[in-house]
Amino acid sequence: MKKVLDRCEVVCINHEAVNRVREKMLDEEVIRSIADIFKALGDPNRVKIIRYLAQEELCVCDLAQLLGMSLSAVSHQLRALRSRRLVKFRRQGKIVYYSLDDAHIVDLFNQCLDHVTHD
Amino acid sequence: MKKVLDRCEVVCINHEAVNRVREKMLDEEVIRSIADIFKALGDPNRVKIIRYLAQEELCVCDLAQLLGMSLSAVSHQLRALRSRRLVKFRRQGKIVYYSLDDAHIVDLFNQCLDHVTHD
DNA sequence: AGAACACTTGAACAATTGTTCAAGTAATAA
DNA sequence: TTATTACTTGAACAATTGTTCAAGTGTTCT
Repeated sequence: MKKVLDRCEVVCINHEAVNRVREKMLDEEVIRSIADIFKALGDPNRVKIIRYLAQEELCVCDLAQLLGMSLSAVSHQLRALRSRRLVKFRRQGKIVYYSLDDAHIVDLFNQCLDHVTHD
Repeated sequence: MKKVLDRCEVVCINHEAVNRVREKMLDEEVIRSIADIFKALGDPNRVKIIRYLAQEELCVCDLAQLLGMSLSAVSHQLRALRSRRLVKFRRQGKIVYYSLDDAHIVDLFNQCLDHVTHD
């Protein structure tokens, strides 16, 4: 009878490396925040919204026209961006104008753009 | 009897603004690539993988240990990162070592980190 | 006050994603 | 050659996401 179990958990791990990199790991909450920002930007329609709003503020109706989406769908996407503090809005009469809440997002966007259009 | 329909499609749109921003929109494919990169980074486990690999190359087993995930789950996530060319691997005997494929990703990561830990 | 406009919201539903499980592959060891 | 190790892969399944639809705000106009 041979020993069974306790295989991979013990055998192949490089403990020094594991302990080394573990020390520099960020807090769980920071990791979640980072993933959350990236996730918010991880949809073509939201990428377009960011790109449009990077140029100038626009109302929901204009965005819907530009994106070829329903008002409702755009509003839902804006809500996602709003809750992550990526966009903000101001109301002027009946019209709601959205704009970027944070200039840093444009930097993040542009850096990704550089990467994609491989420099 | 009043006119019905053709409401929002015609009424509230600011045509000048729409045309202005539309001119500077990127190609559909570029948009998709950008969204795809962000989406790949939009998961806490993959964010951690990037963070770990930014320090040094690691085998799948070490990553599984660090993440508290099964080998299979880690392998699937690495596949997602691999297909986007965010990580690469080399095989040494039975062990497969993963590392970052592109230093730019670390810049993107760090910029997002700066944003999250609000500068 | 009532009607119209420019949205917002919640529920429902399809599509996508992440994990597990079982089976498969490539390399080394016995 | 067979067994073992270190993964990889495909199918299945639950959880999450994005859209639509219907109903609801808040503001202006009449």
